[in-house]
Amino acid sequence: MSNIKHERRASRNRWESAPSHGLNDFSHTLPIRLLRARHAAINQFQPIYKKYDVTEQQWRVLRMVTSSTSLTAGELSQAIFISMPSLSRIMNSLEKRNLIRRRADKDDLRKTIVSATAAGQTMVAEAATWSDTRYHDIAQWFGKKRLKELQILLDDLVQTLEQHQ
Amino acid sequence: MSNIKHERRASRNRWESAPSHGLNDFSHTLPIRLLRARHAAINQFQPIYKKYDVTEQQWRVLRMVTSSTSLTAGELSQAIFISMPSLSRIMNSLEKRNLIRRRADKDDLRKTIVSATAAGQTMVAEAATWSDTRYHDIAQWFGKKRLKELQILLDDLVQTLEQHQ
DNA sequence: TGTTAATATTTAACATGTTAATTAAGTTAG
DNA sequence: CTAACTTAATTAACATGTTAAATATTAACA
Repeated sequence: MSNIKHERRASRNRWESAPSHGLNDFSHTLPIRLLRARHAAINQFQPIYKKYDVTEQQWRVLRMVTSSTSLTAGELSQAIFISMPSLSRIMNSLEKRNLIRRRADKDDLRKTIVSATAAGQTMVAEAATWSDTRYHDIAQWFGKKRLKELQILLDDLVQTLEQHQ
Repeated sequence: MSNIKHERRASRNRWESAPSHGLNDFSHTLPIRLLRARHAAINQFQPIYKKYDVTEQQWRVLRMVTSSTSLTAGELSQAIFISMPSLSRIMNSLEKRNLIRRRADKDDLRKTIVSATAAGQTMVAEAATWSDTRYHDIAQWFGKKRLKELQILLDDLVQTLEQHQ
């Protein structure tokens, strides 16, 4: 009862029941795990980003815009999870490169309708095959069933956390 | 054979077998799902960030530094998955606020050893109880078993993707 | 020993994330 | 009709993410 010193960390097993990875347990919280996983996933597509000189976010915009016929900036923002301020800047740069185009919605001039130019569509179409192959590879490596499982867990987690305020 | 027009999207079911969420399938790729999940998770701890006027990243640094006795900047960077350039700036700001301290490693002057000041330790200790409770809540809401499952899938995904280049 | 290569951190430049303020257009109530 | 409220997008300010270059120190080795 005397050699307790100052016990700094009040609790172990926060997210997991054992450290088991060598490093301190805090380095394996769920947010950090999600961050790592996202990095690893995105990393698989780096060749595309480099080839077309775009960022991952710019690519997300291009993919979404080319796979939809008509989309407002707000809808785009929600779909690909990029905030309106960021999206605004990204659209500026993509518009300068003539990959997308913006025009006002005739029924509601507050809304901006975003579309891909022919150049933008060509670029994405070119990469589509390679990208699809890689997506397929990942599913194979990891297992389609487990990937599906992971997707469901992620969606459920979001739903759970959003329900609780 | 004549009304095919230009079939833009070469493939459906990339990550999942059915859209099933209303939006276009591209809005539910794994990277976007991971991003959403991370946001939702972090969002649960916003009260702490606001209370202490720190960003999520600054908090990660503080948590990690206070839960370790001795840590170099590089180790810290790897543990909490913040790049050295970002960490460098974050440490500047935390040092100015007298929450952490940096000193050179006597055995290798290239290395910087990071530690928490008394003020930094007090701040984290204050929040620890609240934080731990919230962590526990999340595990309860989502289910401890499923959370564990999710963690394992995430770790395995990272491992799988890192193995394949 | 002295020159070269490798390592740890920082700095620079630019893109994005985030919050708050601004602008413009639509909606509603008096 | 118009003043007050709401919504969509942009802008501003500052923090972080990312890549490449710079700096300082250590390791390797001829």
